[in-house]
Parts: sequence; C-alpha cells; structure tokens
Amino acid sequence: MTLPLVTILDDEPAIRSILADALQEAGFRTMGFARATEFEAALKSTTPDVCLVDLGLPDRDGLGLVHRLALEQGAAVIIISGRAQVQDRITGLELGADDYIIKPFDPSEVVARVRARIRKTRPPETQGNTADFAGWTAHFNRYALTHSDGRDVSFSHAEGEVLRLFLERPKRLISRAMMQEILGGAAEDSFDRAMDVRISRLRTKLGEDPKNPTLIKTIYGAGYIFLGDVAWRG
Amino acid sequence: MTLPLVTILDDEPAIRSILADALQEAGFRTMGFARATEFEAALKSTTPDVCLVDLGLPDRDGLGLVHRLALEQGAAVIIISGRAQVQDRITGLELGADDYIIKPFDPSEVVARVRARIRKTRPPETQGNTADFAGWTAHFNRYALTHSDGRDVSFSHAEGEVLRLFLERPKRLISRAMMQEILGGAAEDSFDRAMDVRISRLRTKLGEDPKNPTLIKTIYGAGYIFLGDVAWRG
DNA sequence: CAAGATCCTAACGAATTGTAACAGAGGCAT
DNA sequence: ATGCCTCTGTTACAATTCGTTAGGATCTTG
Repeated sequence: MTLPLVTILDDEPAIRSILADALQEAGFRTMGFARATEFEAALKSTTPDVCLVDLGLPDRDGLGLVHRLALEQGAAVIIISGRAQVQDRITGLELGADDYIIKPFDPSEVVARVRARIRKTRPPETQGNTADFAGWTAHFNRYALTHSDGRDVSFSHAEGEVLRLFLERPKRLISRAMMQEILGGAAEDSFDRAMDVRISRLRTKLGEDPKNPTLIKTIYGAGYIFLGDVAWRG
Repeated sequence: MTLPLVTILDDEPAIRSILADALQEAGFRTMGFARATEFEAALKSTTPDVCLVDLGLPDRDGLGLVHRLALEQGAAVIIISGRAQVQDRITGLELGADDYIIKPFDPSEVVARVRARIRKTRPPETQGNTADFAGWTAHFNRYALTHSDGRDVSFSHAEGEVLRLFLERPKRLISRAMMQEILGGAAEDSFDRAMDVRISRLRTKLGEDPKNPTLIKTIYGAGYIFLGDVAWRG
C-alpha cells in the first residue's frame, strides 16, 4: 500500500512548507493548496487520509468546507486555526472536524495528531478473502457470491476487483478517478465507459433493482458509494 | 442501540463529577473511576466507546495504561493531563491516545472532542441517516422519502444535500450565502438561480403547495427557513 | 400604486451515467 | 485448426441529473 496522503490547505506558503517538511520526514505524502477551490478540484481525483485545513482562507469560509469534507469524503479533518476561543474550537469540532490545533503550533505535535488520526482511519489491512454484507457472502478465493437464501453466483476477476474496492471502503464516496487509479489505470477519456459497465454487471449479479439500487449508489458527478455493513473474516 | 459509554478515570472526585455532568447532559452514559486497577477490572465486563484518562494517577503511570487500552481494546482514548509540554502531548499521542486535552479544560470542549471520537468510532450506520418530520421520513442512505400515508419518493444527491441542510437546522434562518457555502457553491453570480431551482424541486417532492409552502419558507431578501419538528434517529 | 428587487419554476440543454449489443482476445475440448 | 465459450473493453443510444435561461409572480419600498 502506498504512503498515507495528507493534504495541507493554508494560504501562507511558509506554513505549508513547514508542515510539508515535517510530515514528509515522518513518512507521509503531502499535497499543499493555497485556496479552497484548488483543493476541491484535487479532491475529485484523490482521496487523502487526513486533511489539514486552515480556517482563515481568503476565498471562502473554511467551516462549510470542513463540514462537507467530513460528511461526504469521510476523511479525517484537522482544523488549524488562529482562532483560539473555546467556542471556535467547539463549533469546528461539532461541524465534523476530528481535531483542532491552534496557531502557533509545534510541527511535531501536528505530526503526532495526524498519526493518531491515521491509526484510526486506515482500515486494518484487509487481506481477507471472505466478506459478509447484506445477506451475501463474497468468496474472493473462489470468485463466487453466495446469498443466505441459497443463491450462488460466480463473478469474474474484473468484477471481483470492483467488488473488493467497494467492500474495503463501505459507506465512503469513491470517485471515478480513484477507481481508475486503483484498478487498471487506463486512459481517462470521457468516452470510457468501462468502469460503468463493470459496475453495471456487478449490480446485475447482486440482483440490484436497476431503477433503485440499494447497495451501490451513484453520486452524480462525484462517484459511487457502497451502502451496507461489511464484515470481513479470514 | 444504547447510549455511548464514556469512562472517566481521574483521582479527583471534583473533576470526575464535572465531566460526568457535562457528558450526561450531552447524552452519554458515564462511569467514573479513581484508580487504574478499578478501571481495568471494569473493562472486563464493559466496552466503553471513549475513555477519558488522567495521567497523574497515584497507583500507576497512566501512559502504559493508555497504550494497552488503545492497542487491545481498540477504544478511543482521550488523555486529560496537567502536563502541558509539547513533548508530553507528543508521547501521549504516539503511545496510542486519540486526543490530548490539557488541564484546566472547558467541559464543553471535552464533550465536543468526545463526540468527534464517537462519530468515527461508531459505525456510520448509527449516525443520523434518518429523520422524521411532518409525516415524512427522510432516508439519506437510500435517497428516499417515505410518508406515513404510503407515498415513497426518491431524491437525488443534490436534493438530498439541501434537505439535509434544512433538517439539521430546523426553525433557523438559513441565508443564501450559507447555503452556497455549505453546498458545493462554486458560482457566486447573482444570476445564479441554481439554489432556487434545487429548492423548488425539493418542494415539489415534498408536495408543498407552491402558493403556500408550509415546510420550506422563503424569507424575502434573507434566505430560507425550515419549519417543522425534526427528530433524527439512528 | 409604481418601480425595482427578489423569487419561482417550466423548459432547455450540456454533462454524466446506465446498459444492450457488438467485437476481439484467449481458453479449451474436439 | 476449428468451433464454442467466457471475459471484458468499446460503441451507441437512452435515461438521468442539474445548472442555466427567461418570463412571470411576488415582495418591499417610497
């Protein structure tokens, strides 16, 4: 697995570089952004493990951003702010932030807090090959799905890749770009319907109602999300 | 599901009771302990969601306890300590704590940080994905609204964003600017009717009388307000 | 009440997504 | 090799989503 990715959103280049240095030294990949719009654009193609967000942004109030991040992406969000009042901290945390660090900060404390987030956020390596969800059991070693009602469906390698991708990230938004990256990263032409077709086929095997899928939901313009409780074993 | 359980390990009775009061008022169950041995005994029969641990314990160094807690139980651990040095905080976090709060603390900040932990610890399913209001039930995980009279309407992602925005702030004025901010508002042109249209469509799905909306009310020149009692469950 | 600002919403269209049908690449037994 | 099968990307077209436009409705102010 690749190194955890930490994004830094702060309009001061000095702060970005201090944080980036400390984090990289600690073994993280980093991406820095000066404005919220850039950051949001980047989010469409990458999924950070932890997002450091400065609240005093020029182009937008960061709190709304934090809220959406926490809600949609499910990523860990750490606010870094000059506003030190207890009330500021509380509203930040209530809006979905995972932590709130006050400027001026000690870079190594930031690193420690980022680590603490990642420990919890990263799913413990699921090298398992069997997973239960919504009445189904996926057996990745024999490329088959069994349902508690007796149905037994086999799936192909390509379908299994997608299924595993979903089962390892339940209830989190998975962008199309990320799927391309994790699965066979082919060219990303807008004419490329390969991913859609894979998902369509998987949906069919899961017996989803085409008009109203309950397990694999499409988020228009954003990606997919797998609903359903997943339990891995073995 | 039962209320989340928060344990408080601190040798000062005054602090235990301050925290217990604040947490109970916020809707948590609490258990207090004065010494590590008592606490560990209790752990054999219960599984707390969050553990508040004071480091200055008389009978044992708290750090080792924190380490084992984090490692074995997998529970969220928040250190509360009088030791304010950066180095103390770092080692606490590195040893497995999820957060580090310095004495003296503000009880409501502790509550906010406990909440932030629980959001991540508890499975997303348990979180607010369903809300009742005015005969309707909004199911955000399956993008559908059901009415007590049997109606069943599905809504899109964009509509869901607006609906959630309202349901999270019932009976409060929501300015247009705030909506742009919280939703993905990119364009700020005053010609942008996108938000109006979203609301219009949502009103239609809710079966609002266009002449006389009862749920989503327009405040001319100021924004919108959602009337109706909202009860979240999950 | 007039004027102007603000809001509603039907209709349109660009972008995005679903999926049936097709085609090429292997695999495998005959 | 030939024929048949499965797998999987590509194509083409249908369906859906959602912002934009535009004209009318509604509100506030003077």
